[in-house]
Amino acid sequence: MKLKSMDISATASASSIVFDALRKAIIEGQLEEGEPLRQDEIARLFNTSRIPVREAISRLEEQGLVKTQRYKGAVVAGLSPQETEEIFDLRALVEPEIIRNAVPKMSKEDLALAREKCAAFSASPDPMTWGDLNRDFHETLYGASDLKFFLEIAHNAIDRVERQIRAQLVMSNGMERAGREHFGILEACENGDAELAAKLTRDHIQGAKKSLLAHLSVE
Amino acid sequence: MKLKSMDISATASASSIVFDALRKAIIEGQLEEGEPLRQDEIARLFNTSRIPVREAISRLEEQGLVKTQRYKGAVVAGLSPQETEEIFDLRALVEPEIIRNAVPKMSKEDLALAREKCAAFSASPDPMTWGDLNRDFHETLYGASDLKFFLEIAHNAIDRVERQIRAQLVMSNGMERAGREHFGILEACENGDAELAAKLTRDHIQGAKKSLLAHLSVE
DNA sequence: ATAACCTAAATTGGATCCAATATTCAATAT
DNA sequence: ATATTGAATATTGGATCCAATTTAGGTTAT
Repeated sequence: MKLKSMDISATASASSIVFDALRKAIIEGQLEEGEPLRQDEIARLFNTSRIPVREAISRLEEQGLVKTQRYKGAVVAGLSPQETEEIFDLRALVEPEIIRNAVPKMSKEDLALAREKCAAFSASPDPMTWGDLNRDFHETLYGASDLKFFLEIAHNAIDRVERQIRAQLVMSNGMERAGREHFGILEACENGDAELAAKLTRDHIQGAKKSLLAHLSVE
Repeated sequence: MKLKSMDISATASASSIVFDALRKAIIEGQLEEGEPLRQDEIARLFNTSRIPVREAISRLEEQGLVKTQRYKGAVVAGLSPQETEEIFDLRALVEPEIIRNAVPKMSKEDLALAREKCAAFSASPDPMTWGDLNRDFHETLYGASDLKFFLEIAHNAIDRVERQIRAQLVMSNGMERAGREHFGILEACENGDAELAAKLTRDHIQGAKKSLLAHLSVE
């Protein structure tokens, strides 16, 4: 029997659709920090009842993307400069390990794809797309790694500071420097130099942290 | 006005009570890996409806403690030896940083408490309590750190392998060695030697990983 | 006997309803 | 005018009900 098959049991539940949509809206900054999430309103938007919305919010809270208070509801979580710094330190610890693990596993195709993404990032004139393209590049490199828990942690950490990363890219020379650093990391990967790739990844993250914190402190 | 006050809005919801209880039952091994979580049954046990149970399960899934399939329900998550190894590697990366950060912040009281916990662990004759006492000791040391996200990650990582840690303690000379290593870590903390405490913590975790994996592979 | 099939029970996902709490705002007292 | 009270409204937490799907048992055909 020839039939393109799919796993029907994996079809999305209402709660997972709402979860994905809210997560995206939060990390992209469409929902601002501190903004309340009204169950009723969200349920209407997705044409469901509040039940799946509540499950989605529970999961978002467990991810640290919203904070809830009993009978008061959920608001989009924000980060103090100290908390932001800590998240970046966590990234600087975990992501180099992912790259180190991934480099020896990268295929020609992986590297070609990464080069494409790297170029697309540097070439994009539209600030609205920078955040996505940046993340896209990193995920492509990380994808070859089989460290699923490390990846889980990194993804969550990035989610929590995605808004700041986007802010950092549009400010001063953030975009230019990121492009340069991405290229360096990519080159190290192409040369199979896992150590260097890891080091450059750490520098990349620490550099972003520094410039972001400097920017936060003057405001 | 003199009145001992408490934050009533922080009182526990049904869903958080169920969440805590299920989490505890899972990490302590009262619920075995692969065992299904029946919403109805759990709801009856806690004398509530299935709604809070479902929110609790959603949160547990986000924590990686259960796996759910649509219309099939949730089962307690298990770990392959590779996954177990990865979690221990993650711990070996994160927890030394926590200790390093905590050592300079430890008060005399913190250290006295840690010494108590350390002694209690080594002295306990009852294998049922070893897991709790072990965790208790580590949490006491980590508590002085203000790295909340690192702590979040570490707690979750420990949750996921808590059952294995307990198994490791009761096997061969696990308890004896853990006690010895705990004492070494504590001493480094008392001497204010953050580097050494971090190194010993890493060794402690890597050692537990090795002996655990060796044990897993012979079965 | 075994496999395909069909029905009944069990289970989960979601909708609707009610209760508990928070918020808003007008009315009142100072 | 300002602060306090209290009722009306809005919002969340939870219970109950219905729909969709899976699972278990029994029946039939081969």
